[in-house]
Amino acid sequence: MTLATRPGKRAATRDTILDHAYALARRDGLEGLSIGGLAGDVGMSKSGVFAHFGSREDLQLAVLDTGRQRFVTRVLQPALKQPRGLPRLRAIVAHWFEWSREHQSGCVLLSAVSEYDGRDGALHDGVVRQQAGWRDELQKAIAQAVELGHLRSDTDVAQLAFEIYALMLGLHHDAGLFGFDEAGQRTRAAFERLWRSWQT
Amino acid sequence: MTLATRPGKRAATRDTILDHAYALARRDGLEGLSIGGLAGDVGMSKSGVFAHFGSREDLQLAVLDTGRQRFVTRVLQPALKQPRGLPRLRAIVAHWFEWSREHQSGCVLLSAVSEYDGRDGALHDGVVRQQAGWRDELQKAIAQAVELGHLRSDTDVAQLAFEIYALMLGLHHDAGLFGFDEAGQRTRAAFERLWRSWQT
DNA sequence: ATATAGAACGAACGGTCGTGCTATTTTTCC
DNA sequence: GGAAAAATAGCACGACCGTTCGTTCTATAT
Repeated sequence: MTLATRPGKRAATRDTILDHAYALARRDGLEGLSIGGLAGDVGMSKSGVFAHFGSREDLQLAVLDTGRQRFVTRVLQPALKQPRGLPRLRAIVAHWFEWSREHQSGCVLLSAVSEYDGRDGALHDGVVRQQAGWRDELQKAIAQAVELGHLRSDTDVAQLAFEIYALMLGLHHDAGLFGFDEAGQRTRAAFERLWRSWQT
Repeated sequence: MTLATRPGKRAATRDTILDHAYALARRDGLEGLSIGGLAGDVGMSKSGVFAHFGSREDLQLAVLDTGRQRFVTRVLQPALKQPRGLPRLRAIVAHWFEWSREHQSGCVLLSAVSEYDGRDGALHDGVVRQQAGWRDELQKAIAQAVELGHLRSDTDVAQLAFEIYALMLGLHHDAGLFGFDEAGQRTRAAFERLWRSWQT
């Protein structure tokens, strides 16, 4: 029995396509993703690739969700194994840091923000929903650290989440332009100051 | 005699084209900029627009430089009228803040960073040079504030520049996705904490 | 052995892309 | 006012775009 028709083949091929698409979108963004180029990369025909998604927009949405899944798997899930509170929050930042190192040459999630933040449509909505969801997770972890007394009781949860996110944006920005090492050092130093000023 | 027929017409038309191109690039990025679409927006023929630049890449570079000029005019130059040191540094941030408010629906300079940070070529080089130049200006203003005793003498200049930039990235990010008002408040609060911890 | 369904292919569609080349119009200079 | 020069338009090109359609191939079910 060949692989060509066994059950699950469709999903497996789709995953393969999305794997290549994710890699291409890291370089060229979701707007730079073309079905012909993707098909060439995968080694399939344009129409073969197209049939898995039905439209370019649905492909882009699928790639965006692939990015979300990978981020959750690589950053959030491992941190959830740490005890609630500051340990978990610091684990989130640490894994996020690693994610950023691996994605210094391009992150689909972040480039999608700058591609779609000023537009309408399904991709804009998907990006906003995804970013809001991640901000919620971050705030949840911060709130637990406050409740457990790891952070000052007057901590502004949304404010701290904003500042953490800003530092990670700074890391990504500088790493992409000037190299990861120096950017990483600056980000670490900034986080130390940040923890010190909110910790109990 | 209209402006359209005296010598310098070429430069004037070029400026008009760049004005439209800058507006289009704010929405679609430099990669989303097309000569045909731009020509339609300006009310010229494709070839007429094309003749002013010679290639799409040169057009993109010209738009990028238009963005740089406008940023310098709107943010750096007015701040240079303030006295050296903390007043000038805070003026930079204040004008930058205003720039960010006006560009919440899309900033050519920032989207160019995420479009070209992982590629090779003239646009990548231009983006890096431009970002490095702005970081230098920022560090210059910080260093003066340190020399004048407005900031602690042990201030890490590059570190503070990084953190200021990160906050402005956070502002742009949140403003574009969730609205400027809340993002502006958070950014202001973060800057107050930042000044407090480095001020003498 | 035959029928059925799934998956991918290949060709073609109308459009738009960037880029040349050639007119034609407009502007400047004498 | 007429010649020279500059600026713009018009047209065509090959390439690629997303999408549609009919076909082919293969594995399973009957």
